Amino acid sequence: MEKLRQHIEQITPLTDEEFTHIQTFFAIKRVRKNQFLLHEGDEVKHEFLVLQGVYKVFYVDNEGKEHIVQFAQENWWMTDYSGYFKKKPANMFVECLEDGEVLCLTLYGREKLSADLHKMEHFFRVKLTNGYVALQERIRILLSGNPQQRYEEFSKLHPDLLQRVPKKLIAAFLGVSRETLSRLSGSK
Amino acid sequence: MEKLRQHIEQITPLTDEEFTHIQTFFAIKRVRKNQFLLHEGDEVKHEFLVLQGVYKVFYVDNEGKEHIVQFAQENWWMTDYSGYFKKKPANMFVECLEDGEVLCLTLYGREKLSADLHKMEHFFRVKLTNGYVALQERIRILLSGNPQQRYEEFSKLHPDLLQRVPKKLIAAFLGVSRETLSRLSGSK
DNA sequence: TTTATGGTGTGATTCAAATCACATTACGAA
DNA sequence: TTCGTAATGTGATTTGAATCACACCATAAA
Repeated sequence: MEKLRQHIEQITPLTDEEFTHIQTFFAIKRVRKNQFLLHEGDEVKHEFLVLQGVYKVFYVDNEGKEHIVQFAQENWWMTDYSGYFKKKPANMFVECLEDGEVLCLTLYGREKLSADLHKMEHFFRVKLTNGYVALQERIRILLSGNPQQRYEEFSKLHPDLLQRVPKKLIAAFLGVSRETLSRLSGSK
Repeated sequence: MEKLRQHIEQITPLTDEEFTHIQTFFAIKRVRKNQFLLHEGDEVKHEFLVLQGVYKVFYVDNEGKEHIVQFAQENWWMTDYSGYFKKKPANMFVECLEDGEVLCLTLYGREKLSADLHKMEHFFRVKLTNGYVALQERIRILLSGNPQQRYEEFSKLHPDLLQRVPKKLIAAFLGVSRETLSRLSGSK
């Protein structure tokens, strides 16, 4: 839980009492490679804060193709946010790619924390702000970039993920076929 | 300004004193068709809340093609959020497509309001939450949808915009060529 | 060690959508 | 009204990336 405190205090300082209170809303969970934290159709009970490991958030389209909406690693938050916030069944899967652990937070917990502590509402707002900007950036790349540019942007932004996850998953994240991606990275 | 109050009170009730305070951070601005609220390279001074009219937020790629990141109409917020939040020069343009008016809010104002009033921090968090989910949804469509599906999703989500903005702009929003879109809507 | 399974490169072929090139229509300004 | 400009439809052609099909190489399990 010390990691949680550090994570929050990057945004806002906390007193010991505050943190003690906050803590009670988080449950720790060990996860192993290939384990699913969420299945399509499930109720989306939690949002996850990654303490360790790598994960993918993805869905399967009607042709059976897998598309990755988000990767997550240490200190990233993840879930099927549409399902989580709207209390609808998941359209997505969350799967572990590398053994690790996560903290689980319910929507109730999130809202309660935000209501109880202005600081926490601030924390979540800042996180969302950053997330929003990142998504808008991603849309930009999807709209105008050819596979080459997409790959370069990704490499620049997440050189670490490039090492940690197989290329075929990166392809599924970039919206490019495995083969095309393979030919690209060669030409670089 | 009454519209602003209603807009905020859809999320959280306000006392008169609170609203009086809030109000001081917003400046109203009339805008005419073809007028730019933001140019690429500008400092991104404001975020805008649309009171009336339609607007597009777009950028121009290195081949000179225009890509629309966001449309906005009544009660939507818009700006180049990356530039706004990171205090970097704009990568985007904001242009008016239909006469109207907007409220302008500086980043300072936004942060001040959030710090002063827990309610306002809440308001912004809720807005960001919805925006985040919408962007994630858009990414989903961009990743898996063919032009047909993209168009259908858009029609379902924004039938009003379909009437209000020219097709070629919708094409630029969907990441599809004008011609392809034209052939599609015919086949429907 | 062998065997299987998943990741990856690379050629050949196909195909969907972009591009190019017009014609047509709608609309606002002079 | 007439002119000019923007929006739109539609054919012909090109092209970039997907798909198909395979070989090769890891790593992990038997």
